[in-house]
Amino acid sequence: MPATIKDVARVAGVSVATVSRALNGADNVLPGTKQRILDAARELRFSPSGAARSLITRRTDTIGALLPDLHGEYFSELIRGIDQAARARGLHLLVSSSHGDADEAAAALRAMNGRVDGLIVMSPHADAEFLSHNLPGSLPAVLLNTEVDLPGHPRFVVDNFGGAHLMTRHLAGHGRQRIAFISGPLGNHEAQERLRGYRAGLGAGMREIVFEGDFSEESGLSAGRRIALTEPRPDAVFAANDMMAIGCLAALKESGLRVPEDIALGGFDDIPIARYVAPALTTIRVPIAALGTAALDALVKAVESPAMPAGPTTVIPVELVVRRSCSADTPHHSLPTAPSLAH
Amino acid sequence: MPATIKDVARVAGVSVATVSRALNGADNVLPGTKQRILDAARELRFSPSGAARSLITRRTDTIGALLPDLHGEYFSELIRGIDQAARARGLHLLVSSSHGDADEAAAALRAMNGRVDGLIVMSPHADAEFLSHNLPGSLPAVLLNTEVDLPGHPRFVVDNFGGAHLMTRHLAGHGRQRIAFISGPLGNHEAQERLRGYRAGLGAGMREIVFEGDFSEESGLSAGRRIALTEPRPDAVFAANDMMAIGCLAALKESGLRVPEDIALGGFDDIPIARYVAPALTTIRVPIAALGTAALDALVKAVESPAMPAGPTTVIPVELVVRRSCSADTPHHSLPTAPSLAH
DNA sequence: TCTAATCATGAAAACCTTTTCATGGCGATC
DNA sequence: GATCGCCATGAAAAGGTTTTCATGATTAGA
Repeated sequence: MPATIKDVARVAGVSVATVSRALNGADNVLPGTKQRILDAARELRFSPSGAARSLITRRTDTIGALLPDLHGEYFSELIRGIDQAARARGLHLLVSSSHGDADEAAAALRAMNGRVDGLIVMSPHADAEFLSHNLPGSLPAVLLNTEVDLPGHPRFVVDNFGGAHLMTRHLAGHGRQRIAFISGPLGNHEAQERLRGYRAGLGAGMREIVFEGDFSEESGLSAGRRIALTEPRPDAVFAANDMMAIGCLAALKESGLRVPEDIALGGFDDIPIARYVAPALTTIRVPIAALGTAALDALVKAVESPAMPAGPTTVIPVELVVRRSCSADTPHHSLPTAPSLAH
Repeated sequence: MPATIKDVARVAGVSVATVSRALNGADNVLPGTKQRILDAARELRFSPSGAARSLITRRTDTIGALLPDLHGEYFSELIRGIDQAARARGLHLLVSSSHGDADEAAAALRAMNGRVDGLIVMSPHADAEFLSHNLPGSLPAVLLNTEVDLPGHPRFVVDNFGGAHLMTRHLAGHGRQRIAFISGPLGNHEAQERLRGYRAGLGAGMREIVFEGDFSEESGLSAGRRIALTEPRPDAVFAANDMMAIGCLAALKESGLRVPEDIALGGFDDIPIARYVAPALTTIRVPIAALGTAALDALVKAVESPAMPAGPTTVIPVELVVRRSCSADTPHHSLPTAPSLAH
């Protein structure tokens, strides 16, 4: 049983109202009284109940983040960006992961009500119906990489199509003829966009070669093994994210193939690890942390002025980062080694 | 202004008590009434205020985690472990990072009061005085890798000394004579323990060569550059964590040194990235995610039975994982390539 | 010296939910 | 047909804080 404000009032010999004033820095309390209250509070190790406080205040100083997962470099970066912006504003972070389960995501969403001032939602299940049914009414929310644009909510989407298109064109532009693609889970909107970008980037006369993955390293490994056995063997692989590219890389090495000499490799996301694998991974850079920061900033704005008009969609641009896994000593061409900006 | 339970009661034509009962699955409400209430609730998009609910219930179904940082593979793994165990129990996660600032950590700690049922604290500043002053009284808490053992609180510590000792002995045991050490920030208790283990592991007649780092990749890079210029040049480097080892690796390569032929390299933590760098990193494996899971399990136990007697300290064992960065083709010996278990 | 104004403080309402206790209606039992 | 008991429901309290409004005292002004 922690001390309450009543205990402090009793010990200091004043009313709870005065205690509240003193502790919240109001200026209309006598210095002597204030000191007595501060002493009593410290002695009792009093700290106000967040629940009671936010019940009356209608502010929690907390924002909620619903993410598909908390695991891995991608989400680590995203959380980092969100946390950074939140800390700068003195906000707390209530995180929740849905792990692909729509019911769980719905439950998490409702549980957030009354515990957060606003919501950042990034969910592969976030179709219009799901969102409008489960988003607690009138709670400010920012949407991340969702398929739909819900009126009234700011939304940020990564240029998945543009990035995938860029990578595919890059590979094709350097002589790769048979470009395989390891896709993400097909129910996922981002995965679909990247697949679409790949298809659009293929040159005339090039056939699409698609292996389905699920964004995990293991699925990249398994796809890589199948690719190594495919006849005629692809001369390039474009994985829909870096984790799968890394898994694929391990499979290719395992098969004795040289990257990039025998087969080029491209990824997507530019997670921190990408530059450390051997050979370093050519990929599409997504400013993940910046995305988190931007989302939180937009959310705070929405919380502070609920009169925010429409929720405009911001497209986050991406760029091609050329590293060794598909450049340098390709059999056909030479490529610049410096990161080339694009888009 | 979200709908409250009163609105639902009005629409359904019953009292708030009945609404509460119906929504919480009590069995003593007529099926017809219940249906009317459920309909009204859905129509109004009602979800109960977490603040009000936990005020009366004295339960928040949330646990708080105070970590030094949210960034990087180490904490990502830790959070993953915590999240996994929390989800299994239907608990939410309120995370907070102190970023090395003790005042901020204290503020975060007090802000948790009334918003969480328990606390997982991992803080480099967590000395006895700090903890006993800032831990909200009577809030169950689990301590992670803290220097002190606070009575009544379960505590988990990684065997930092043992791991560092093991690695140093491993390097020395394979003929390395001049083993340099890149330390963590010296105010950090874990860093101190690893340093102590390194010293204890040095063979007779070996001199310690210590470079101070701060657990960041950059500090590893800078230390690596200095190491490459040191005369006589060390023939092994043991970095106090993997991120610094990776930074150091980049510096060594930059200087034209071959790893492990010219200089062996060892890390600590076994973060996921460690196996992907080239050469793959020999390191001390810390079961990070398991640590998070264990901490949460212990916390839940403490929350459920506050009568928990003393807070025993659990030491998390570590193991040596031998990979290419210090094995295989050393000039002096040959080593097994399979991970060897130890401890 | 008396009135007006300022200001520190206290009493009480409000926030939203759960839960205890009271009430009234109904069916069952004799 | 009357009494007892059960059960669905409602009224109200409780939980800890902030904030509004009232009150009393003290100080300044005339």
